Amino acid sequence: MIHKISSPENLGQALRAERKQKGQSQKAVGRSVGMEQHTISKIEKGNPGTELNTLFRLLAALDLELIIQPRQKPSIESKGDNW
Amino acid sequence: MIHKISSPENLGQALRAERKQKGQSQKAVGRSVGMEQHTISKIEKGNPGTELNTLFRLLAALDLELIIQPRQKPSIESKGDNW
DNA sequence: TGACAATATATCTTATAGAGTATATTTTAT
DNA sequence: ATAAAATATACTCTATAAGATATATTGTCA
Repeated sequence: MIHKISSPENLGQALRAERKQKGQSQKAVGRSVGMEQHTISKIEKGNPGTELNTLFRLLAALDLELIIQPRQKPSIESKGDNW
Repeated sequence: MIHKISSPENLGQALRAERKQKGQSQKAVGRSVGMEQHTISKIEKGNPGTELNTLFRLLAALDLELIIQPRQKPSIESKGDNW
């Protein structure tokens, strides 16, 4: 799954979804990168103060990659070409 | 340009590249989202302690979007299909 | 429904972020 | 070379992250 992220809440949701998809617990994920369970809990709950190094550790644990790119202009119509 | 990010340093480089491409100064970018120039400097230098909310503000200022996805397995050969 | 696993929350501690302000250093023009 | 602009660094302050540990709450299943 690919997730477009625009806020910490959003990010938390995506991370949780990916973790669940892998069938892992917060504790198990944390163990793999030396992170406390409660830290992962906070991140998934959308903690805006989460630090980048912590985020990258979690991404590594979940085997996810992060991409940055210019914001896509939304197409006017939801489906198909825009007339 | 699309940037694959795997560390705070990496992220800083990408953000700086995008900012420069837009021909803006740290001060100007900061002004648009109420951020101090020195904060942007630190982020671009790869500060691992940068907080998520700060990152998202900067992304907004630069009109960038963040994407998270399962890590792509690297192709064995650098060019073309893998035999 | 009871037991166990998973997640959320709390407290204490140490470390550091970011605002605000100032200044030093570097880069870019001319 | 020098002035101006841009970026880096420094300091104080307040706030909060994350580790460590404990416990409360919620979820799952036999």
